[in-house]
Amino acid sequence: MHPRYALVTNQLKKHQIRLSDRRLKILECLCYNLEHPTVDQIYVNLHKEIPTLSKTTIYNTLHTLAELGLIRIINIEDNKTRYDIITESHGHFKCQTCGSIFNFEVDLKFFATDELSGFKIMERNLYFKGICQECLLNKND
Amino acid sequence: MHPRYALVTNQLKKHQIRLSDRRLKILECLCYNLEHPTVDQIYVNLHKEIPTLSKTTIYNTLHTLAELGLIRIINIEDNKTRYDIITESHGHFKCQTCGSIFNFEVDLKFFATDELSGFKIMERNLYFKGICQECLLNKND
DNA sequence: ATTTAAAATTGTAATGATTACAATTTTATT
DNA sequence: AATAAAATTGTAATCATTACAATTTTAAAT
Ligand SMILES: [Mn+2]
Ligand SMILES: [Mn+2]
Ligand SMILES: [Zn+2]
Ligand SMILES: [Zn+2]
Repeated sequence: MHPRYALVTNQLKKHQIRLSDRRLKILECLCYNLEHPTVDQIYVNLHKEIPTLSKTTIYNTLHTLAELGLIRIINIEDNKTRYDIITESHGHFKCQTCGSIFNFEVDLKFFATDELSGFKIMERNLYFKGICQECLLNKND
Repeated sequence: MHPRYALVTNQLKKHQIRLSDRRLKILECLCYNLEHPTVDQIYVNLHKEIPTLSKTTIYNTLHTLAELGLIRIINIEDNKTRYDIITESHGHFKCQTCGSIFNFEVDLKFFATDELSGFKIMERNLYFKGICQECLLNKND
């Protein structure tokens, strides 16, 4: 069993949220698709296995998980939201050529600045955009 | 005349983009509304003065400015895009209570990490969310 | 085992920001 | 004045997300 799966299901139990079939499948999808899937990508992924799955259920489940801080919402794109099972501090790089979103290590947990003294910081996101290594190499051929 | 207005109009001239009435008014709006306005907010702001202004024109103008790197696109929210006339490196804090978006100083220009070596970084954004000082004070009364 | 109420899921319709696009107007050039 | 290119407008289309009522599933109570 995936370690994050265990972690999240424990938290759900603790908050008395049922470990329904749908929720567990959506969670599994997030654990094994680390490419920051959209709702639609999750839907397509699960559709073969669960043809009756509704997109509304995916939205509901993701909202539930996000409210408990068990997943992270990624607004690096303007049109659609992406979801990340990794909640520990890290940065994101979006390639504007191939669309991939890469993780990179960066610890923002203790970032502080005078200008925000007196503010309660609850979420920190670092987003980069550009062209990934592979796409740069493909350009010169 | 606002210094950023001068700067941007010069750049537009340089790129042979006409300094039309609409474009200049939208630009002026961005210079004096530093609250990271949405398309709708710009529209409402200018509607009294220019009742015939079309939202499409606002979208077109903002796209033009963004393509030239003269304004910055802010995707801190999931549903709507915000625009920022300040293109120099700085971070954003969104208050989840009052909705305001604050700037804070942070220089990401020279941020580097091994994981992104070989990547071409073209945009860097640091977004925080939480509760602003004023909203925190209002809570305890 | 039945009954019952709460929770979860589904499907459809509504919302709302953004885009596409054709028609019209404005601007610069000849 | 004629012409072509650029800019603007308004409407319709797109598409992700949300609202919501109907249905199904689950857990607890009898
Ligand atoms: Mn990530
Ligand atoms: Mn700003
Ligand atoms: Zn790429
Ligand atoms: Zn506030």
